[in-house]
Amino acid sequence: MRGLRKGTWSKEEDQLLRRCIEKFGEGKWSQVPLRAGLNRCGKSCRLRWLDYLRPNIKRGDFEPDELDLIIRMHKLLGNRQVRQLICYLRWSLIAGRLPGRTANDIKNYYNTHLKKNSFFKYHTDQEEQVVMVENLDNNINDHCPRVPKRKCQLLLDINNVDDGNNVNLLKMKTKIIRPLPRRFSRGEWQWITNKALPENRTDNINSATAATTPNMDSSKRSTKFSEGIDDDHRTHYFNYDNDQEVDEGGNVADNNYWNSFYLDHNSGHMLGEEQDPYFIF
DNA sequence: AATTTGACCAACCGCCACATG
DNA sequence: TCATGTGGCGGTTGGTCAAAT
Repeated sequence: MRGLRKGTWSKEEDQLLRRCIEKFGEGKWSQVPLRAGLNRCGKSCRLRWLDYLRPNIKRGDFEPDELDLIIRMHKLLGNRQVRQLICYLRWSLIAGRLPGRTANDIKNYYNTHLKKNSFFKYHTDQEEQVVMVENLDNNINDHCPRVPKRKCQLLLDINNVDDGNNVNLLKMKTKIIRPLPRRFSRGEWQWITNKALPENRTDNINSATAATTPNMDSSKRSTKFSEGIDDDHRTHYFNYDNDQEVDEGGNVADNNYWNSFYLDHNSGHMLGEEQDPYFIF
């Protein structure tokens, strides 16, 4: 369409968009420009809101735990056989595990810092649950003065936990990350695993799990699923320090059930005594 | 001081899946 | 069943700015 504004958003435009969303809520993006009085396309408004203006968006450098999760999940998703058929990396899936981070932010960070041709090379050690960070430039501080700010910061973080024995192969301390449970549709499950779901499973999460998950109070089960199955619901996450699920206020949730699950980083499956193929990642 | 280089990241683009009529 | 609209996603582009020359 002609005459629509493109490029960087002004403060005035941000304000108009913010007011519009506050008044009408998210969605119906094609109507947003008219409602907000913006000379932008709806798609542009949606992107601006979701990636920048939305409340609780976390900006700035990534924490070591966040980096760890990005690397692990990218490795996991990038190795899928089906990816050879269609190039499809799920940044949004990774973003769903990092409260406040957007898929675009993670994608940008990965493309500039973590790609193969980047400054560091990463290996994951399954047994020790650590990420090995290999410095590809032995003396980067001596003869590579133009190290960007972000990379300097990353190098500094890594050196802080280095045991000092090996300057080129460092271990970045990390903790086992327990991600949110996630529901996959029948089609998505088959896409990822290349295995058909048993016929007695349905796509209705409550009925399906009620039928197959033993030893769990039904009311508790229902609550957990309603909070955990949707990528857009990020109100619960795990406190890595003590492996307890906490809400946004830091209150410890009843997680007796989910504590019995953990992620197998090799297979991508949620494992536990009550293993359920619906819950991977 | 002026110019060049390169990192960063906001924003756009094109494609796809799904919903609706 | 098909056409159209809408939203969501990954890949890419281009503007900005700091550092190097």
